[in-house]
Amino acid sequence: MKKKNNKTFSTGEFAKLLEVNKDTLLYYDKIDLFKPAGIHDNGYRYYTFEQFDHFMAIQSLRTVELPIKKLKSYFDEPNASSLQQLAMEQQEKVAKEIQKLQDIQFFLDRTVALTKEMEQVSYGEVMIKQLPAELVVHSMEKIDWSDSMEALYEYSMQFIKQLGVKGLAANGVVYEKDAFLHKGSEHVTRLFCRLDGPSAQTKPAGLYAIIYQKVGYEEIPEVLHQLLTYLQEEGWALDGDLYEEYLLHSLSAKEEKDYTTKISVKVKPIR
Amino acid sequence: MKKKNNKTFSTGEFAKLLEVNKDTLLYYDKIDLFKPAGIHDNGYRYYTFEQFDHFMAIQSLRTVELPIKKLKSYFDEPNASSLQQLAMEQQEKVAKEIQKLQDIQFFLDRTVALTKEMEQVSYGEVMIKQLPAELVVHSMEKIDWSDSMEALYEYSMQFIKQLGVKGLAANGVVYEKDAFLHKGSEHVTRLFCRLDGPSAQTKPAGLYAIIYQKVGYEEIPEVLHQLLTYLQEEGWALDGDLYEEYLLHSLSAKEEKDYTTKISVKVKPIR
DNA sequence: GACCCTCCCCTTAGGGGAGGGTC
DNA sequence: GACCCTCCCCTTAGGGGAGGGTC
Repeated sequence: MKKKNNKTFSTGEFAKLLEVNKDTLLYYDKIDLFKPAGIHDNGYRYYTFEQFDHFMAIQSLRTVELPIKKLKSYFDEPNASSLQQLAMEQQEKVAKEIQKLQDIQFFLDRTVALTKEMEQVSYGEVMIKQLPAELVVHSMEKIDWSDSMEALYEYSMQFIKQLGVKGLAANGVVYEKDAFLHKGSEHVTRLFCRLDGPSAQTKPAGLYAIIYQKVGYEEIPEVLHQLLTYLQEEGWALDGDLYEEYLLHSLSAKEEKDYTTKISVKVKPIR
Repeated sequence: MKKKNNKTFSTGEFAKLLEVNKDTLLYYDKIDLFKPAGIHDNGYRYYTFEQFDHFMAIQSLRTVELPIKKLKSYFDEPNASSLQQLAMEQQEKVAKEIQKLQDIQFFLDRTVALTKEMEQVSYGEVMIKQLPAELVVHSMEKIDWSDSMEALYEYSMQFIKQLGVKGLAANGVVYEKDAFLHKGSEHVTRLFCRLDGPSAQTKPAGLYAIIYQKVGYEEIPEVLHQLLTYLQEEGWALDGDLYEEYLLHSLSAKEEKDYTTKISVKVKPIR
């Protein structure tokens, strides 16, 4: 590529050549990032061909989302090794950003899946269904229902925050099977979330009894009771922990009574 | 999870429970996104447990980078199908954003690789080296050197812009072998960029003669000449097109004379 | 002394006028 | 009439004081 040419450009002309908005040139002038080659007596700026490459360099690094302040100090003394450092720092930032967006995408995917699931639900009806295995994360500590409200809320905040964005969509509580059969619904529960990850465990594939219902939290025990009665009558025994999952509760409804709750438990026929 | 409790929280207390900055609550109040349950006679805001879920819902959707304006209209009437639509729109945006960041990452990776390459270079020395195959994109039209400067600049702008972010790092011009041998360096050149993509072609693996030099554009022909003389003297013949690559030119140096140019061409011994 | 309140200013990277002169 | 100039206001989502009242 050749150079040398004494043609000068007005702000508008140069902006057109560079395919940028004129305002960008004015702004870069103002903040001293990229100034015109000179100013005519009438106050008009002029730019030259020699400035083309420099502007392109600035634009390249802007495209890569380097902040203007960094560019200003970098272009005081541009060289390969500073550039390398700049690029490596940016690599890290971008990598983190991509990770964050992928977690967001996970949440969005799940949200869409759950809203689709909710579209096809018959509320209040027990279904027996084959479900695939799934990964779930359980909270470490059991929930102590005698704790104060504040402590309970804080505990669930803690659990969800630690899972990050991905944990926001599908979570609820698990009742451990044995404890549940012996002591009733109030005891030995943990929080859980449908999620992969280092601490995840497998919820096995198999036949599950499932019921969906729109009720406030107070009435969930009745739904549990309905499910258990049905299972007894139809000759099914519990074969695993009981999952009480809150489907986009406050995300998809204003009032508690409209929250959709899904209860599911692995079952086997009593023979 | 249970509810019902008449405890109220001051702004600071509620912020602590939610693990957010107090300013956020003040701001959400001001913009009518999330308001306190009430205000005491002394002007102090108070919040209640019942508001916890709603705030968490807002926070979840904020985490997912939905803009506040969308949340305001969504929470006027939250329901599964609007939520689904919101989520699907956001999925698209996020997917695009991820794609963009991956392109940026490509540029950054290449920038780091090139700066590393530049660290180890001996300028002005011809090397014969085995190189792996690589994908390159050539410009469609040949460069017409009789065009005006403006047209030439615009043409290269066009080529690079069309490649997107990824095209910003490694590009230059190719001289087609046959035309080069017959007509000299000024003719039948195209722009090229090291890049995969739909229109990419393979630059074959093999033995290449390579020379790096820091010179202004005007002096590049001399470097070419130096390379060709060397090849003649040492008994090598050209075996492919000649690549003149501009290594981070205006990105890594202020003055044209400090730009690093790399010339490489596939060669074979004359036997 | 710790906490709450209401202004008010600040941040990024430009985009979009208004009002007035210049080619 | 098209183009250039210099103010000046606007956008997002809060963060950070200052100055003054309240528990």
